[in-house]
Amino acid sequence: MRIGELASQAGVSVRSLRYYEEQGLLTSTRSPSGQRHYTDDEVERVRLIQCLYAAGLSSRTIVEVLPCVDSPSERNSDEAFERLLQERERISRHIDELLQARDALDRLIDVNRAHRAQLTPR
Amino acid sequence: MRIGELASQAGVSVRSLRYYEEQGLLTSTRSPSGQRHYTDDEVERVRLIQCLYAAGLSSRTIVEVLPCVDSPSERNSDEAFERLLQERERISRHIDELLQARDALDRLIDVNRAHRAQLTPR
DNA sequence: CTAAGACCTGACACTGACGTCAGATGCAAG
DNA sequence: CTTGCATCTGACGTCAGTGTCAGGTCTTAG
Repeated sequence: MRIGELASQAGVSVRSLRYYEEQGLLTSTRSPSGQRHYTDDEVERVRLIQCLYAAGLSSRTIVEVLPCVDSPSERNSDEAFERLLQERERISRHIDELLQARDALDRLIDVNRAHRAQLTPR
Repeated sequence: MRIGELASQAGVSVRSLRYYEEQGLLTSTRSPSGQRHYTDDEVERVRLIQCLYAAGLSSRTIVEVLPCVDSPSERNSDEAFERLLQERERISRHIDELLQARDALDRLIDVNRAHRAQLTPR
């Protein structure tokens, strides 16, 4: 499949896919004329990448953990595995932050609702 | 209290405080010589702002919801209140994303642990 | 064959919350 | 008074993922 097809299947822009390749997150085979071709598997890979981006990992960090995706059996992915654990913790901390923020907003919402109830009693 | 004191108490940089003021998130009284002075309350306000930033709100968005913090009884904060609800939802969705990403990492971690156990049986 | 649309590389633009530097002024202690 | 640190304004730098444009090539339907 060509890049436009992959983009639409994975729900990202063509620009992003080229960027991922540039960053070493994605590889492609090239047709004689230089066009990128992908296998169906790449759709899932792109989705995973998107998921990690959404979780706040940078390209650099994703590159670092990819060995755990591509060759989990390699002994040389110790660093990658360590990184994986770190990122898991970071995400957990981030979730806690978001929960705190949501609580703060909930308190604000309650206070405001109370005031509103007073203003328009009916 | 002056800006350096507020910065250290709230755990942010002086630069950030000036930026918050520039964005309309924070106000200060000025001494005759032009130096900013703050009340103790501002510490909490800055912490709230930080919390909202951490939750992914932009300066612009924080400005929009601030009426709910400063004058929850004003009827004219309808837009602000609406925004507050929107952001709460956005945060909830973001939490879901992070949970999904964490699950994905957990699966990766499991797979890698399994491989590792095989490689070094002892 | 030809026109339209997909694709290529390369490059610049953008956004936003700061860091950082420069040059000037304020202020408290010795 | 002076030394040194805090503060002031203004401005430019940064980073990262992506949008977008330009100018050219490829592919495919008619």
